[in-house]
Parts: sequence; C-alpha cells; structure tokens
Amino acid sequence: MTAPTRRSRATILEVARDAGVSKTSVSRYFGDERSRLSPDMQQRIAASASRLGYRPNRIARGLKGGQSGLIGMLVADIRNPFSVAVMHGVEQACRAHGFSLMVCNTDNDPAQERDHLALLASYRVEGLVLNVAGHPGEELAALTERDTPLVLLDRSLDDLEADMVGLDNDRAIDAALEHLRAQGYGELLYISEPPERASSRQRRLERFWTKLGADGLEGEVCCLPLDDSPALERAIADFLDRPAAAPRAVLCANGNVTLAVTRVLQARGDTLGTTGLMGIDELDWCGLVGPGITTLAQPTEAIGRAAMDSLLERLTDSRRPPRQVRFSPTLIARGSTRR
Amino acid sequence: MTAPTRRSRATILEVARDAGVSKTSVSRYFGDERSRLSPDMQQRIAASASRLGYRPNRIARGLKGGQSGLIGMLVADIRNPFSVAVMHGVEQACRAHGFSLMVCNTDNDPAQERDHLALLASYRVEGLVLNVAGHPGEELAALTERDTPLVLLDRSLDDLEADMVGLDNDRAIDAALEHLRAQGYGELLYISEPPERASSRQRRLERFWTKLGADGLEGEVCCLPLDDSPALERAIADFLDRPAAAPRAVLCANGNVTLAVTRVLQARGDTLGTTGLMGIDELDWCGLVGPGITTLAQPTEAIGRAAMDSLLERLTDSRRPPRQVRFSPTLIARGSTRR
DNA sequence: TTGTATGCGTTATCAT
DNA sequence: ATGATAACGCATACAA
Repeated sequence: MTAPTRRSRATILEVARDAGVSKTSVSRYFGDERSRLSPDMQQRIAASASRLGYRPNRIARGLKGGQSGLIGMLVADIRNPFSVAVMHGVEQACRAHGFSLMVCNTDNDPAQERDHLALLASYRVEGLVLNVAGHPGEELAALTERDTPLVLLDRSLDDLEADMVGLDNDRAIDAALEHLRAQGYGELLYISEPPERASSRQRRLERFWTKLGADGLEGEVCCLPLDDSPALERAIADFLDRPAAAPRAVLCANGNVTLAVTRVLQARGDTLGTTGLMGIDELDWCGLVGPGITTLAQPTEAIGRAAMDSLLERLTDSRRPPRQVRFSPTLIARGSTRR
Repeated sequence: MTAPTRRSRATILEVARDAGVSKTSVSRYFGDERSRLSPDMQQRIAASASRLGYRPNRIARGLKGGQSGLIGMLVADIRNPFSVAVMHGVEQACRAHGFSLMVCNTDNDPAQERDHLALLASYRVEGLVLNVAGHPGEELAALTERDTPLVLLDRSLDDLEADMVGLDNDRAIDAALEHLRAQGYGELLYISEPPERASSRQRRLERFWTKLGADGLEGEVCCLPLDDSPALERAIADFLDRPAAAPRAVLCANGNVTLAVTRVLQARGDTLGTTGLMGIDELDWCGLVGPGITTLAQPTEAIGRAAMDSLLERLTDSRRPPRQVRFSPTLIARGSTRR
C-alpha cells in the first residue's frame, strides 16, 4: 500500500474528477457556499478531498478574486520589544479575521522600506500596517491608488493623510514630568534618538519643551544616535557632573534609550533614585535593575488590535475620514524615581 | 494634469500595448532575459512600465511557475528575544536570495501550529523553517510529500528526519558546569521549562544529569511552567533555604527561565554571586542586574543564516542526507558567578 | 442543486 | 530577436 508519491498537490480538478462532480461544486464546497450542495455531494467531495490531501491554492484564489488574504506590515526595528508586542497584537487580530500577516523588518533603512513595500505590493496585500523611518512616497502612492487601506503605527508621515495608531505622546510626557516633579526632581535631561524621521519622537520632544516651564522644572535635551556611546556618556556626564540647585533626573524617550542610559549610569556608578531615571516603554527587566526603573508602559497589544481595526473599517468604507487613535500610557513607579 | 485614478495596477498586457510590443517581451524584460531584447525595445518597455507604474504581480507569477517566492517560518514564541534574533538572521538570508519570509507565531500552541502550517502550505511556500512545540504530523507530511525543504530550529521532531540547526546543547551544559565548578560552586539547581515538547530542553536536561557526577558536583533539577510562580518560588526556597556543604548556584535552561528566576531571587533578597546564577541565552539586560548575570550566548544570527543555507541547499539537491548543524555557545562571565 | 465557460496576470512552448 | 498561444488553479456569471 504505497501512497502515491506526488510531485505537486492535488488540484481542484483532480478532486472533482475523483468525486465525479464538477470543479464548480468543489469550489463551492471550499468557498462559503457549502450549504448549497446536497448532503450526498458534500460527502463525496469531502472524501475525495481528504484522500487526495487537497488544499485550496490561495495563490490561485487570489489571482482570480484579487483577494490575497494578506495583510502587510513594515516594522522599523524588529528587535525592539515594543514592535514585537504590537506585531503580536496585529497578528492575533489578523487571524481572528481570516487574514495572514506578512511582516517585513526594515532595520530603519529607507531603502529597505521601499524594497519591502514594493514587495508587499507585488503580493497584492489587502491592507498595510506601517511603522517606518523614511517616507516611501512613490511606492506608497502606488498602493493608495488602489485604495489599499493603510494605518500608521507610532509614527505619522508628512503629507500623508492616513489612519494612525499610537501612544498619546503629550499625555506621556505630561505624566512623566508630573511624576518627576512630584518626586522632587528639579532638573531634567531628556534623551532621545534623532527625531527627524520619527514623528512620535518629535512630538515628545516638543511637548517636553512646552511643559517644562509650566511645571517649574529646569531641563535640557540631548538627541543622538545610540550607537555613539561616547557621545552619550559625555552628554550624561555634562549633566550630572556639575553643581545643581535641585535633584536631577534623566528621562528616556523610549526603551532603547532606557537601555543605553542605564548602561552608562551603571558604568559611572550612579545610584538610581539619587539620580532619577525614568523611561517611556516598559521592558521585561525594568523591575530588576537596582531599585527598579520607573516607566510609562504602552498598551502594546491594544495598539496592534486597534491598527487592525482601522484597516478592517477602511476595507468596508474607504471614504471614512482619517482618524487617529491615541492610547494613554500607564505609570509604573519604581525605585529609580524615589529619592 | 490629473493622474489617471486607476482602480487596479497596470498589467503586463497594458504595458505591452503601450509600448507596442508583445506580452512575452515585457515578461522577458522583467524576468531574467532582459539581455535577449534589443536595446530599443528595452527602452520602450522601461518607459511604458515606469509611466504606468507597472509591477509584476507575484501572485500570478507564482501561479504559473509554481514559484511563490515565499519561505515560511513557524515560531513557537515570538516574544522570546532569542526567536526574534534568529528570525532576523533568517530574514536577511531570505532577502539575499530573493525570497520573502512569512512568519507565523504559534504561541506554543499545537493547534495554531497546525493551522499556520496549513496556511503556509496553501501559499505554496518553497521552504519551511520550523520552531515548534507539537508535532504537526499530517500537515507536515503534506508539505514534505511535495519535497518542500524543511529545517528544524532548536528543536527536533521525533520520527522526522530533517535538517536541524541549533545550539550544541551538550557543549553548552558542559561549559556551564565547568564554569560553575571552577568558580567554586558545589551544589546546583537546574531549572527548565517542561521538556516534553522541546527536544533541546530534553537534551540539556539529560546532559546535566550525565555530567554532574563527573564534575564532582551535587545537583538537582526542577521542571515547571513559568506561569506558576508560586511553584518556582517554592522550588528555589527548597534549594536555598537549607544547610549546604558547598556554595550553591542556579542554572537556567533558557532566557525565559533566567528572567523568572532573577525575579524570584530579587524578591527573596538573595545576593547574586553568593548565590550563583547562570543562564543559557544572552539578553540585553543581563549585564545590568546586580553584579551582572553570567550567560552562555547563542550565535543567533548565524543560526538563522545556517537555517536558510540548509533550505537553499536542499532546494538544489533534495536527496542530500539530513544534516544537523550545532553551534557552540559563548561564555559571558559576570558577577553572578563570582563569589 | 449542479454544470459550462471564461478570465485573472503571468510564464513556457513553440513558432517566426 | 520577437510574438502568438496555451496553460497555471481557481472563482464566477450564466445556463440548465
């Protein structure tokens, strides 16, 4: 009893022949019209299909109907736990609605963003979740022309009116400043990666400047790429190694910054708390370092689901005006902001 | 000057008409036969294509040639940084070879594994990277029957002879025990997640037992799911809160365990180093907690690339006997194993 | 309830 | 060097 060693999978035609019915009937069986088939026929199709190991070919299906069943996602940095958590939310939502997710990591490289976008377009994705650094104008235009729904994640793009989901950056900064002031810190250093290509970074930065005086705080800002650790060390030393009128704290614009800054502070031998430390983004280890690092947690899974919701809505009604969904952060107070 | 608001993308036919050539020529232009076209024709096709914004439809291409251009990857736990790092390596290699990667997270759920595998099959992926907990036999058989190349990641599957890439678990355990012994620890507690569905866990466990006596160490083992933190606390207390003849250390079977154990030790107020702590898998924060946590780092990117290499080879020669590639870990010694 | 015929966008085969 | 035409596997309008 040798199984037929086949080179390729069974097709709808083979099943039809085997069951003695037409291709159409088999197609209906695997489509959403199973109910329109007689019980007898359903039996025979089911039997043949399972014996032949038939699986509908989604590629062929997509070609005919224009329905690839695919949602595309561009992630600026897959090694950022925040991105992964959001992606997890998007994926769950995709599954729940019968879509599959195709994720492309771009390593914050605009060239890769363009390439991957073209790729996703060539697979005719039915929706797009974008978390990018550059502005892939042309490639994007090609997609939007087809009315492919689009949702921006965490970062918005100039001159692109699209749905957007992310953190309420103003509230995040407000909450951070309020917490730091309440804990008695009077001089702040805000450290961010270069904000040029990430709107959320810009927004946080602006808000920091805006609210600073209002809260009666002194502050300064430092923007630099995290791979330049000497520069980071210098910036932190400049801030901490001089006489000050009030307790000092460092505020980190995101999880990557928190990691880099924590390393520097640790190397310097600073005591967390005495030197305040707070970060946007909650990470696995924030409770473990020293007295614990105070953070503002983002509701990552919810953000992911919201992104998918946006897509689905727009799939139904492509004319709905662009909407922005902004989630509030949750303060997780720990020892790094306790003096 | 209104751009032609088109509902769908330009097709090869439209380009052909616009350029006054045949479909075949356009197909050749975008395939690998550009050289066979006259310079003049190349010019005209290029012009028309770019003006119409034409992109070959990979779905249609896949239908005809059976080449989806897709590699599928099943990841047991996307929130595990180790998995993400490996995935990053796989993705890079995919890109380098003109493939796209379709990643499915299964949350360690065999049901999801089956579903996602069926899905990947329906997209006719040309290769498969598997990191799974269950044993999706039927679905897998369907794929392997088509000679879809397959490579197992970190975990092998019973009665499935396939390529496999991962850590050299024996060397990892040996290195850990040797280091701990050299640092003067004499009684060990090895903590692992349940090994039943992950061969690498089993292998590490066995090796631990095997080598224990040889190194003149006392040891015991504890296997439990990490979501049961009371049980973990109890196990650790049992080990640490009793008189001992020699310094004690906890060895963690992977990064997740290291995280959970570190939390418990911290809550108990143990001093790292005095109580030894060591883990397999290097994580961002291991250098930051207390005196630093000693780890064995896996060469994640290399593992990812090796997985893809396996696939590519097998795509060329499907008869090559199954091969296992095992990478050696790198010891990163820190304060948690310094008494 | 079931079947026939056509087309989706592309590549492969066979011509010229 | 270039083109006409037939598949690829499926869904759908239409017919019975």
